[in-house]
Parts: sequence; structure tokens; C-alpha cells
Amino acid sequence: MASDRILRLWHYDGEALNKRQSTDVTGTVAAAKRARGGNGRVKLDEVAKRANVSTATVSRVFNEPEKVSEEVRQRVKEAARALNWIPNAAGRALASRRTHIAGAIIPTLDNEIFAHQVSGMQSVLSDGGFTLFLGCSNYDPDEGLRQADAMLARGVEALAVVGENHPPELFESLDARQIPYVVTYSYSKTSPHPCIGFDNRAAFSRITEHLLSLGHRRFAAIFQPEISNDRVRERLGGVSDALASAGIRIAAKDLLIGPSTLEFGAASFAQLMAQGTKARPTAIICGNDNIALGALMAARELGLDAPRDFSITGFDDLAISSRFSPRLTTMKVDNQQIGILAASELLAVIAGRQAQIQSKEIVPVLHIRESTGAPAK
Amino acid sequence: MASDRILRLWHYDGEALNKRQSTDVTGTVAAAKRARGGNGRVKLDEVAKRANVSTATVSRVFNEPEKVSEEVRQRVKEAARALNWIPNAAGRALASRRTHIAGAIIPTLDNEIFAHQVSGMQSVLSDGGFTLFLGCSNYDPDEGLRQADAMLARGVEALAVVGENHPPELFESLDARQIPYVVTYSYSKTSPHPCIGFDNRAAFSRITEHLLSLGHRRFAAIFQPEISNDRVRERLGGVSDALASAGIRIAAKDLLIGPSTLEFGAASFAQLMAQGTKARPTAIICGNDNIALGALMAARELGLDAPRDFSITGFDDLAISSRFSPRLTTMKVDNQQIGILAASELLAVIAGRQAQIQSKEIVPVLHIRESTGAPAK
DNA sequence: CTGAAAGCGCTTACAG
DNA sequence: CTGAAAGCGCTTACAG
Repeated sequence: MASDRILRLWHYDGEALNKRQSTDVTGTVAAAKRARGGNGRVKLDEVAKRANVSTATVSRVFNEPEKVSEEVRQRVKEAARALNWIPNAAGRALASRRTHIAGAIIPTLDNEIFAHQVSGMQSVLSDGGFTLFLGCSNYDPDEGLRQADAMLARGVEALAVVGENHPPELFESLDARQIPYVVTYSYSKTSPHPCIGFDNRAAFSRITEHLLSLGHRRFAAIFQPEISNDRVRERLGGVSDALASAGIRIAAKDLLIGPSTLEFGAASFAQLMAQGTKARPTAIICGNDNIALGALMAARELGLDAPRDFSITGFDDLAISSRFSPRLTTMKVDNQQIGILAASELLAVIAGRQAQIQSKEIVPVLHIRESTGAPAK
Repeated sequence: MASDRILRLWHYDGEALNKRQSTDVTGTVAAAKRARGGNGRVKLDEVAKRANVSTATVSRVFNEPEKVSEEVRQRVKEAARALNWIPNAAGRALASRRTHIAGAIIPTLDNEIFAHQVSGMQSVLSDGGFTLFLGCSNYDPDEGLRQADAMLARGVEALAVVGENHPPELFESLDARQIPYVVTYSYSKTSPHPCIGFDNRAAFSRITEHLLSLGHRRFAAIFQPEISNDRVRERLGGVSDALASAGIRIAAKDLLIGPSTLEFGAASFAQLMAQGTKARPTAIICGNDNIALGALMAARELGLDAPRDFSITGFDDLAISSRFSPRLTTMKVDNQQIGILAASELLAVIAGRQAQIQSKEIVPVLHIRESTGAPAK
């Protein structure tokens, strides 16, 4: 078997030999071979022996130090340091039924949005003595479920998932095991799940209203696919809501759905502008900054400029968006803050300071910049 | 204690009650309270009972299926499925001294470079039955060491770290515990560590030679800090090497070091161009695409254009770089491939198929685009 | 091919 | 405040 080699390496390393000498007077190679054989790491009971206390006391020094006298505490810490002891997480987890692991499932690591959320979570979790398992679903709910199952097997004590679009089994498993979880990034009052994020629908209504107030009446939208992405569905809904109030709707030919790439943004823009000046939209609402930036690049190649020839909006406020020419009108969400809040809530529930996760709404900020203006007369 | 609440929840959940009924005839609430109390999850021995086999057999069905007869195998799988059993990772880890966890320590998640590497690693590891612990050092070696220690406590079986710039204790711990590891992203023949990546020095020599061959003689460089970043140090070295061969060096005033942001790129460019036309550099070598893009944005605002007024290069080939105007001359590294190779090597060593990690050099590709040309006469 | 039983390295009621 | 001992949920020599 493949794993035998690894075990053998450990079996014969220096630590293991030392240990054998000090605890097994009759120790011979044969005897050692018959024994189960540890992994060569220093164990808690060696610390206990060196400090002249029981294993229970060593454990308490690190888990409930207030229950141990100052003097003994020092002696044990000293011994642990001298032996360079690192507690074995599997042993701890098995005995305490606590793993101190949390999980997060995000769609992708490929943009700064979720990276910021993860970094916020990680800082809070690490302060709370937790480690983070990270899974990327690549926008595939089934893959997300697989990742979640793997995390459950590893005994995560809490889970954060981006968005609500996950197979029901995911939430059922979580509920069945009483694992606290939180939906991040999106927020809705009517969600059956605790969520920390913003209202995608309201945000896109707000963007649309900004364009309506500038006088735009012919709208187009370039969006990422809404299949298995509740956030996108909500965003499109928000656009429709606001337009409906003004008695407007987007024609099928002016609603373009495709991958969230610069290329798709560019190609879509070219397609929209291929229509006659009278027919083509004056305002283009993009599902995110990436698509909008792609459109702006195509515009430059076509000799078109915003806001002179058209207005355009994004969403995310990427670092480059406020620096681009024209500076992009977009909305910013504090994703790091979402991560921080999500992790804090999860830790509070795990620690029993709170009975359940408190949903929180984050309000995105609209940054009105050069890419939007009144339509040409 | 905070954790009591959690345990109590588990103690009284449905699964636990069922289990008690079926295994403890004299069971009363009092008896249950005296017992240690499981965590409510279905255990392997319940699967064994239902399938009428020993626990050893159940274990074998999932770990060494070839050792179990077809018939028994089916019965056990059936029972496991019916009970919805998920093996407890801590139990497995403790008994087998295998955690099936690997770790990766990267500087940041905030750009697509390392995200691609992580995604490459994750796909290979997941196919090999491994889960990934991810740690971000934020370019702080001490933070990286802390993360590595936390991972060792969790029993990672292998570790990938970006770059060689880590405290020696990190590599010492790894060696002491015989944990296979690999340095990723950078590669050098003389490294004491196995590495999978590219030669930063050679890459930047190549970029510099491209500019020299176009006829440039006055050079500037805008770089991220080289403190605790061996990759940056190598890159600057590569520039110097190539320039030295042509008898050229960069004046102190033309070597600008600062944060890897669009803003720093923009500010640095403005500063360089503030010099008189005769004195200022005609070629600007940037430490990465982000800095170069910032410089190009500043150029636009100053009414300067590449390659007419200056030439500029980046590194990374971000998605936006080939779409920007002017399209950026830069080098591309297949980071996903680095991740895939690193994970494959680590798994091969863990599985004993290989005695040690094989270093591999990846060759970056130079993309010559619009941002570089011959200097103005 | 299968089972009985020891053991992995910790924590935690329980007793003092 | 401290210790003896059981137990967490698995795997794995060993024996048949």
C-alpha cells in the first residue's frame, strides 16, 4: 500500500526512538514492530510526565487555564515549550467533538469580490482560534454541494455560503446536523435563511432610477447568466421594477446574456451599437464592472464615448473602475465587511453567546462618475 | 462554558435518541446523562450492525474495497447509504494517522495570479481525496509562519508555499516532521528547496532585452517592494543583468519602489515624465501589469501615448491587459498549471509513488503588443 | 475474505 | 485545584 511508506518514515524517526527508550525498558526492534506505532510527534502525555502532572492537567492548562494553579500552569507550559509539543488536532477533535474548523463556499476566487469576503472571514476566524476550509463551486450548485459534504465529513462547525442558490439538500444537511450557517453577499427580508449581504434587486433599481432621472428612455442590459444564480435574477428584477414604474421595458434584442468577461461585454456593446442611431439604447446597464469595462473598451475602438454617445453602469467598483477613462459609474459593496460580520455571527452562535445568526443588511454605495450623463438630444 | 450549549443540542437530537433506544435497553434519561454522549451523527458501528458485519469490514469496504467480497461490499454500501453515514474525519485521522489535508500558503487572494494557482491545486487534490487548507500571508513572512504552524497542528500531509522568502523555522518544521513541501511560483536551479515555477530573473532579462533590441537606452523601473519578496528581488536583478550587458544602468531617480497599485503606477509615471524630454526615460519596466496599467492611465491624462512617447511593459498578462488601449506588452505565466503540477507532485510523494518532489521549470511567454516600440528619434 | 480487540492522542465527567 | 480512567469514532495488525 502506498500509505505504508509514509507511516514507516514516521515510525523510525528520531522522536519515536527516543520515546521508546524512555518508556519501554524492554524495547527491542521486534517489540517496536509489534506495537501500533505513533506518528513520531511529541504527545501530551510526554508533556505531563515532564511536568509531573496528569494528562488532565496538561489539557486544562491549554483549554481551561483558570482551573489550574498559577504554579502548575507555568510548569506545564514550560514543559510543552521544551518538548515543542503541538496538540494533535484529530485527538482533540475526537475527544471534545470540536474541530475549530469553519467552511466557506464561494463561486470563484477569480475576482477581488469574494477574495475580500474571504479575507474578512479569515481574520475574524483566526482570532477566534478557527481555521477556514475554502471551497469554490465555479458557479455550479452541485459542485457546491459536493464541497459542502466534504466539509461536513471534516466536521466543520459552521458554514458560510454565497447566495441562496444551492440544492435544498445542502441546507437540509446543515439543519439536520445543527450546523450554524449563513448566506452571504445577497440579502432579502423574505429569505428562509439567515443572510448577511445586500439587496441585489434594490441596488439595481437604484442604478436604473439614476439613469431614468438623467432622462434616458431607451435601455439595454448586458448580464451574466441568471441560471443557478439568484443574485443575477434579482438584479435583472430590480432593473425591470424601476423601468416598469416609468412604463418602460427592455426589448428582447437589447437584453444580452453571456459570460462575465471583458470579451462578452465588448461584443455585446458592438452588437447593440450596430443598430441605427434612432433605435439603439442610450443607457446600458451592465451586470458588473467587468462587463462594463469590456463595453467601454469596445466603445473606444468604435470611436464612441460615454456619456456623449451613451451612458453605461457597472457593479462592484473594482479598483480599476474609478481610474478608467471614462471613470465608471458603479456601486460598491464592502465585501470585507460582509466577511467580517458573517464570521463574527457564526462564532457567536458556536460559542453560545447567541441562539441564532442575526441577518444583516449591507447598503451598497452608488458612485456616480463620468460614464453616465444625460442622453444626446 | 460556551461549548456546553452546542454539545447539549447534539446530545438531545433525534439521531442520538434513536441510537440510545436501539443499543441501550436499560436506557433512561439519567443513564444517558451519565454517558459521555456522542455527537448525534451516525457511526460506523451502526453501519456494521445493520450490514451484519464487523466494524473492520465496514472500514475495509471504503478504504481497501479489493479485500472484501463483492457480496459483502454491496451489503455494507447499502447500509451506509440507508443510514446516510459520513465517516468522522477525526476518528479516521486518529486511527490511520492520515488526515488527507494539504495546505497552501499564498501572499494574497486579491489578484487572479494566485487564485489560478489555488484553483489548479484544488482540482488535483480533490480528485486525490484531499482537502485544501488555504492561508494568506499578506506578504508578511511571520504571518506565513503562523499559518504554517496552524496547519501543522491540523496535521496537513503536504504544504505548498509561494516563494522562498520564509523564516527558516518554516522549512525546519517541515523537514523535522517529514512533511513534503514545494516552493511554487519562483524557480531557481540553485534553490535548496524543490520548486515549481519560473525563473523571475531570466524573465525580466528577457523583457529588458526586448526593449534594448528596439533601441531603448534610457530606462526606468516601477516596482513593488523587494523587502521580504524574493521574486521582486530577482526581477530587478534580471533587469540589471540585461542592462549591464549593454553597459547601461538605471539612475536612482528612475527606480521607483512602492505598493503594487494602479495609483502608485500612475503617480510614478507622472513623476518620471515630469523630467525634461531629453532626460526622461524612453522605456519603463514595471514589476507587474497592475502597476503598468496605472502608468498607462496616467499617461492618457497627461496626453502621452505609447509607443509614440514612451514604451512600457508589465508582467502577468491580466485579462484586461490584452484588451487595454494600448494593448500591453507583458509576460504570461500559466499559474493554473503551476498549481496542478505542485499538487500532483505532492500527492505522488505522499502516496509513495515518488521519493521526493521533482522541481519543474515553467517558461513564461512574452507577449509583444502595442505598448512597446522603437523610441522617438 | 472476515472478525475481535487494541490503539490512535486527546478531553472530560467524576471523585476527591 | 488535581488525577484516574473512560471514551471520542475510526483503522489495522493479528489470527483464523
